[in-house]
Amino acid sequence: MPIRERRERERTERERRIITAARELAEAEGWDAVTTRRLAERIEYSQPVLYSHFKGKDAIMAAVALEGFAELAARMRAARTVTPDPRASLAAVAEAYTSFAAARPMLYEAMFTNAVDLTFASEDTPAPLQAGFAELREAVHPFAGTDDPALTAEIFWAALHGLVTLTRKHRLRPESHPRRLALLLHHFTA
Amino acid sequence: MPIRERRERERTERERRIITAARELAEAEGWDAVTTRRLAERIEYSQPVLYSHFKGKDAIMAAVALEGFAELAARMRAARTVTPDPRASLAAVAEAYTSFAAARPMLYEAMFTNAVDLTFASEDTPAPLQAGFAELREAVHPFAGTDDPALTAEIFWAALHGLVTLTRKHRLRPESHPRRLALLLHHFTA
DNA sequence: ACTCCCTTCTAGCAGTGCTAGATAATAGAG
DNA sequence: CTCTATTATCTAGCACTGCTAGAAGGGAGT
Repeated sequence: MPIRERRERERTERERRIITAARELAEAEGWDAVTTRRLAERIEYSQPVLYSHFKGKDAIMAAVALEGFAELAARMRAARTVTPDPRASLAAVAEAYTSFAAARPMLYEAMFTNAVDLTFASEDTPAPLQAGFAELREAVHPFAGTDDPALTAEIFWAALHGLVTLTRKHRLRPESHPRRLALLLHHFTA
Repeated sequence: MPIRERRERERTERERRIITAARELAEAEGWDAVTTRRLAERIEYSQPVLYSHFKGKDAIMAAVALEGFAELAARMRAARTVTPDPRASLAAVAEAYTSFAAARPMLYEAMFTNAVDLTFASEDTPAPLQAGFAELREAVHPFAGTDDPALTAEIFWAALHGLVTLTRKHRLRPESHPRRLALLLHHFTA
C-alpha cells in the first residue's frame, strides 16, 4: 500500500515546513513573534495540526534548536580541520563558534536560553550536541596538558558562551570582541 | 505641607513592595508565575496601579535586576577584601559570583537573560553594574600582566557567566563545578 | 453504497500585558 | 461647612497568547 507511504512522506515534509517556518520567523522577528497562529498561517494549515506534530510550542523550539546544534557542530568541525596547527585550529573553532552565534542570534537563543529539556552530559543526549562538544574537546585537547581534556573543554566552552551572551545583551562592547577572543586563546594556549 | 510628603513616602513604599513582591514570587515559582494580576493581588491594589509606578512588566523586572546587581557587587566586594592574597582573593570572588547565581537563579536570570535595557559599558550604566564589574577588575588586575586589565576582567567574567548559565540549563554536570572553577582559576593565575 | 476511521477544522477556554473611561477620595476656595 | 477641581484608584474590556474539545470532512475497505 503506497498510499500510507505517501501520507507519511507528506507528513514528515509538513513537519519540516513547521520547523523551518519557526526558524525563519524567529530569525526575522524574534521568538516573541513566533506564535502558533502565525506558524499555522505560514504552513497553510490550521492551528491544531501543529499539536499533531509537536507536543507544544516548546517542542517546536527544541526541534529548531536541534537543527542549530547540528549546524554549529558542522561549522566547528570544518573550522578545526582546516589546518593541522593546533593553535590555529583552536582559534578557528572559537571564531566559528562566536560568529555562528552572532550571525544567528535567535537560533542560538533557542539552543541555549530556551529548550530546557535538551540535556547534555547524560546518556540520552542527542547526537548533534555530543558532536558539537566533541569538536570543542578535540580542539582543546592539545593544550590540556595534565588537566582533564573534557573539563578544559567545558570551561573553554563556557568562556565562549559567556562572551556570546554578554555581548548579545549589550554587556560587552562588540568592537573589542576580537581582542577578547585573542586574549582568551592566549590564556588557554599558553 | 506634610501631606504631600506623606503621599510620596507611601508611594515609594508601595513601589518597594511591588519590587519585593515580584522578586519573591519569581524566586518561589519562576518568572512565568510573575503576572501583573498576581503582583497586584500581593500588594493589595488593582492591576493598573503597577503602571503608575513602572512602564510595564519589563520595567519591574529591570528594577528587580538592579537590586540583584547591587547585592552581587556587595558580595564580590566582601569576598575580594577578605584576604590580601591576590590568588585567594580572585578565587573568593569567583566563588561568590557562582554561588550567588546558584542561590538566586531567578534573580540572576532577571539580571542577565532578561532586562535588555540595562546596558553596560556606556555612560549611563547604573552604578551597581559598574561597581560589580569594578570588583571583578580589581580581583583580576594582579594577574593581567601586560594585558589590558579591563579586557582580562571581561573574559574572566564571561567564563564565570558561561559556567553559571550552562550549568543552570543542564549543559554541565553540577557535581564537577568545583573542579571547573579550580581549573579556570588555574588558567588565569598561571 | 455504506459504514468506519483518520485527518483537519471551527470554536472556544483560560490566561497574558496593558489601557480607556468611570468612580471614589481628597485638597483647596468660598 | 459646602462646593468644586484634581488626583488616585478601580472596573471593564481589548487584543493577544498556548492549547483543546467536539464537529465536519474525505478517502479506505467491505
